[in-house]
Amino acid sequence: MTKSRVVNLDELRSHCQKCSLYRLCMPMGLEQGDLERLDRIIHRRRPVEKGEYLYRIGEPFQSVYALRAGSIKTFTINQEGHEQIVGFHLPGELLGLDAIAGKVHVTSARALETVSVCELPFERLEELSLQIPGLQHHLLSLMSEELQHEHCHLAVLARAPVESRLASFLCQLSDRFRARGYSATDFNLSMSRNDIANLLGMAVETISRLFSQFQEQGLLKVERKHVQIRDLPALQTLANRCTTDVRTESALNRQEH
Amino acid sequence: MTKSRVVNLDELRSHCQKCSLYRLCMPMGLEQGDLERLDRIIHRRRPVEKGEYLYRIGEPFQSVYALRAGSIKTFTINQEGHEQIVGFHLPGELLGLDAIAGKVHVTSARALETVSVCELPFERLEELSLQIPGLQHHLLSLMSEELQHEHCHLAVLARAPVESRLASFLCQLSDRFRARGYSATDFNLSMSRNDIANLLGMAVETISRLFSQFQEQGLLKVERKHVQIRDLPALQTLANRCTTDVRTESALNRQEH
DNA sequence: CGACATGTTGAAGCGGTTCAAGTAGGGTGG
DNA sequence: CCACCCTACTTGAACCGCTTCAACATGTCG
Repeated sequence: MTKSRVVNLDELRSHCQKCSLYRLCMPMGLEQGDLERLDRIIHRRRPVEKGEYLYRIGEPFQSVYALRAGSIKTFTINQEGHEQIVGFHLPGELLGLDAIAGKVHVTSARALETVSVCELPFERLEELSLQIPGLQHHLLSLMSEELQHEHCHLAVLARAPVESRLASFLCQLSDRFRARGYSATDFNLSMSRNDIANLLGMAVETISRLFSQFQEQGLLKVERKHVQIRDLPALQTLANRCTTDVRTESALNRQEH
Repeated sequence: MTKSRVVNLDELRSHCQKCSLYRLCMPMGLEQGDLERLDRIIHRRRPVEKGEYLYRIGEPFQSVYALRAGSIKTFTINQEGHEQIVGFHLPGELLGLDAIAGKVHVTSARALETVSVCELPFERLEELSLQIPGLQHHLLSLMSEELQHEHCHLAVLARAPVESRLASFLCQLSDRFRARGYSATDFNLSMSRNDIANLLGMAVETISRLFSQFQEQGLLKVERKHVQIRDLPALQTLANRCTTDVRTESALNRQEH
């Protein structure tokens, strides 16, 4: 049957050794044996459909998830029930690390489009990290990178005017796409205007207006979900990012190996 | 000489086994031997005076620091040179973890008052973490907690009106003081109004007005640096924090051992 | 095709900043 | 010890950036 053939193909592609993302999501310089041990603890789950949850706030924390394809938003919920997006996630990123401390998920993760993920049971990952020094360091590095990134996001929310916020968001996306080998100036937004507005702490209408404005200024070409950056340097200047905004820098370095 | 006697007293108190903060900054359930090994890699540095830097953006990352006494602010700097505070730190907290990924400090840490710290050379800490399972888990937990906390801060900056921001800040301080055995309703602010405003993404004038307003409403008594919370529940309601704002919860749990 | 979510654009309103002026501490030097 | 200065803080009034409200356009999915 077609179905099983598809699954088999997936299986083939899915092993860490063959995975085109292993540079992003897993440590460089692991020996073949280590990579196999890592590979063995990983569950490849069925794809998660758009709108479905990978995990929800309050659920017991069992695993972290490596995103293989698609994109995901993670968000918290305040006492009034308002959803606050804390990040969008692209292939090669590890999700759920913020739940280690409390053993309970503190954010929900929802698919923005159909995604495939690798599930890494955290206890086994921790055990493995004791045996593979590079792995422990990699986990710590990933969390450290996330912290850095949140600092920058925080700086944007605290001070930046709306133009800078959106510019900053677009530049960052651009960087992240480039780091993954995609075009840095031509991409599709998998998230809604509403989600962007939410992440950046502004009203949807403002996002809409800014897209129009940026287009008039010749910075972008926007058509629905599709964005083409026409003047990246100008956009970067507008962004006025914090000097160390480099979620992607280390990813880029990693790719150069 | 008096001086050397003081130093000796400090020495006595400073070992992890005797340190009143070890529950906050270090993992529970370490065996005596493990604790001693940990203790051996720690440098107790001379006190850092108010206004001095513990580390600065761009400096090579060598160590993380456990705060023993006093308080510290950490901040990033954007391209325009504007300082954005990302957090205030109290005794028992570990600083510098956000520099692991890039091997360079991405925030600066500046003393708000005279502080004493333990310096933990990170490479040695990592080695030790491979040998002491509880330590690896503890490091991951600490970073995870930090991530959680930043999510909540982010949610505050993205949406909350100014009253909620300040209320949220005060409630959080209150929690953290309680977790350390201090009064949850009666404390001194070691940071300036300016710093609070900066952290919360608002103008100093607004902070000032809110303190007056809260006082009129009978929520607080404020006199310069000293704050007395008179109606904590009301303040908590105002805060409308994200449902999982629990930097201190795990600390509290840890203390119950 | 209709119904509903998503996105766009315009106009009014307001929350919070900015500007301005004044007060109060805390430290320094005479 | 007091006069001085400088920084931190407070309070008032004007302004403005962004939100909110409203109406409409466009896609999308059953």
